[in-house]
Amino acid sequence: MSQAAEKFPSPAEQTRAALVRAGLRLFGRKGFEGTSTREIAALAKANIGSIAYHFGGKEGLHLACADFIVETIRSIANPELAQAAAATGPNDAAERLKQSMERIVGFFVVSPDVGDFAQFVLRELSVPSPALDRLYTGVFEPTHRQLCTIWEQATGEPAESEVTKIRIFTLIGQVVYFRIAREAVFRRMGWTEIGPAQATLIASVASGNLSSILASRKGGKS
Amino acid sequence: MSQAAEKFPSPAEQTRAALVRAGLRLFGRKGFEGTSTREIAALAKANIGSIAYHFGGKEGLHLACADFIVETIRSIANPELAQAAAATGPNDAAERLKQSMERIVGFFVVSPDVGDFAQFVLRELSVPSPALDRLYTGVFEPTHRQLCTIWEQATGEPAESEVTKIRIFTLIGQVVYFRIAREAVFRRMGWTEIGPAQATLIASVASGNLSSILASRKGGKS
DNA sequence: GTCTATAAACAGATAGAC
DNA sequence: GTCTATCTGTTTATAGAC
Repeated sequence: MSQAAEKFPSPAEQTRAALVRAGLRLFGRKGFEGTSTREIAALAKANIGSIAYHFGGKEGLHLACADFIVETIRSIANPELAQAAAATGPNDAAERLKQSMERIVGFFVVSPDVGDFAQFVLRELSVPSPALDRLYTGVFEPTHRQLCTIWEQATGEPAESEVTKIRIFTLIGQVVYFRIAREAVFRRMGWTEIGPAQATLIASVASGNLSSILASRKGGKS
Repeated sequence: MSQAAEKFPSPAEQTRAALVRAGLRLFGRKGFEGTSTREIAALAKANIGSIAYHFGGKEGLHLACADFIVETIRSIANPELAQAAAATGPNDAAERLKQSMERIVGFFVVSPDVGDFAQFVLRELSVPSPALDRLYTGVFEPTHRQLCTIWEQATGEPAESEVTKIRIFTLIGQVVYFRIAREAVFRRMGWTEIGPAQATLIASVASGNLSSILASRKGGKS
């Protein structure tokens, strides 16, 4: 949209950024329809008219939030993607799978403001809107594809086969569920937050599952 | 609330039931705030005033929807709970775990109108409201507890330990994720629905994961 | 660019006829 | 019990002053 440069943000860009961050949080927590533009403007310390001015309306801001997520994740993930491209042995690949799991736990499950991203994405999944298209092609698809590729390197099973794609979904799901069912987890575990300590526990269990699944492929089957 | 008997529904009970089913669907799909009472009344072919009359207002209907889910699941699950109570050998327990997984796939993932239940529950999880309390104590907690118990029978690991509880969450998550990320699954798999054929596939992958995890406990570790 | 005032649509709740 | 009409508040979007 605007200039790519963000060296020193103009006051207008500051307003835009504040509105996006506020929208991200409120849309994620209360849904698109559950959030009023007045709330967003208040949280961003901007006036109500500014959202129509900068984004053309509530929906425009919603899309801008999705784009912000895609760009942020891209800028984080790109370096890692390059590293992952290098083909390696099965053991290295297995290790990279584990690391990916742990990163997903860190990103999706632990609470800080990155949690707003996760919440927003999950809500888009449950109420598909035009914003989901951008999230899917920008984040979901490439991530899933990459994991499928690493899986092939680790097990020899074809990356784009139906079972591999499903397998990767199960691996992601076992971890992401702790964000989704967060409230139920709190009550059942007696936790009041999911901080680093809890994340470590979750990651170790998920990692153990993954090891078991990989192990049965090496020694056991066929 | 009303008479427990439901032998032949009075016209009033029919209206109540229609409102609950409409509320269940719309609250699940569009959220509490995203759903207007006018929509609900229209879908239920009732008039707007009836929801205030029968439930005291929009929130009352929301709670009634949660209660309906709890009662329905109870009536289905109670017979199975009795069966599960009977202690058996590790192999039987492992088999029962697999069956539970498959039942969860059938319930949560496959599309028919039971899907409204799943959608409603998931939405409650992401936007906790008083209705979540009833769902948690009525459905979530007992189910998770039961699975933990079976896990102990299968592996000898204590049911109420921290890792066992987390382990069961990962097992549930890997399956439930197919409902949550349904839209992404569709696109990535090239599916247009999750019917019996797709559910079988998912269940077999999840079941395979479970087998691997159990196997590494029998032969491998410590 | 920012902010205020206002318009037009829509929300949930209610009163009262039937 | 059902249904209609209406009240009161809130929503998004916009027009125009600064």
